[in-house]
Amino acid sequence: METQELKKVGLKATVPRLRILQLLESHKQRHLTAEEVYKILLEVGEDVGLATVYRVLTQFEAAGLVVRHHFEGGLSVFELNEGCHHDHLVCTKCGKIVEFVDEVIEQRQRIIAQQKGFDIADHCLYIYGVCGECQGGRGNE
Amino acid sequence: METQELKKVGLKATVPRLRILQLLESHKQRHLTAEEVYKILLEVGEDVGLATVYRVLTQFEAAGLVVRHHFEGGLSVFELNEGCHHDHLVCTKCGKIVEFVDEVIEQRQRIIAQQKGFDIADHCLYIYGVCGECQGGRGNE
DNA sequence: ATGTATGCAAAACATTTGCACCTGG
DNA sequence: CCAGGTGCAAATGTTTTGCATACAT
Repeated sequence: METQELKKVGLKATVPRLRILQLLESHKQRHLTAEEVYKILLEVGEDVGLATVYRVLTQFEAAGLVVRHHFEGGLSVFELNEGCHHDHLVCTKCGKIVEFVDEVIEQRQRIIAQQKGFDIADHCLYIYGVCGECQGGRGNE
Repeated sequence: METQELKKVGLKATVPRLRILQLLESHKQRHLTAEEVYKILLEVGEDVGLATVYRVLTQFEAAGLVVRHHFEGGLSVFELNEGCHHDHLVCTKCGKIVEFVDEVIEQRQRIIAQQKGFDIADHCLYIYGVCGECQGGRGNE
């Protein structure tokens, strides 16, 4: 039950919070903008405000339930935090996002941060390019 | 002469463009927001509009003279493109930015993209943390 | 001269906030 | 019941655009 997940992080289990959490857990597209979350909820007949979507997503981020990414172009998307860190490949043609983890890169980052005297809090790696499907065919043009 | 650099990329050598290019080339802080560029130019007595700063920086980016980064928090900064790619360590306390290049990471990225069938266009790696100075002392709090 | 670039003000977005009303525990 | 949460509308901050004027070639 999502109610428990919310209480666990100290948030009241209100309707908007439950709906947003459920949406993030079930939607096939893992990366959504606040606007998308809002529209999807409206389509499903939920009476929610855009301001609430932002408030809730921000609270979820603070609570660690969700991770926010600022992709190129200034677009920010939210993604459920499943606990395991990963980086992203973003297709600049069709918008597809592929996740990956590479232990070699992770380790190199730790070494570099140490060399530079930094105490790593977080990091993100975005690789932008054209995915296989878009190379062969026409893409989304 | 910066005039040549501009013409080389197909841009007329106008006063605002020259001033902005010169500023990016000479300012000690390599990463600047549009707002910062604007304010610095005003302080130096240049009569420039914020809209022009945005227009020029966007043109520079399209021309490859400049690289734009979208840091966490939605902040975007511009940096002169010196031709050599590099990644960034960002201190979350004092805002200091340290550049680095790691050939191992670069190579792993190429391998991963290939495995996933992507044709890399670009990539960026941001490591957020606390720099040495901020760990010892108090930082900017 | 003449097409482009500029400055200004207004518009367009994305996100946040104030406030009166509603709701979960 | 009542602190906290919500919807709405208005405020904010950033980036873009329309337009008459100014400039580079």
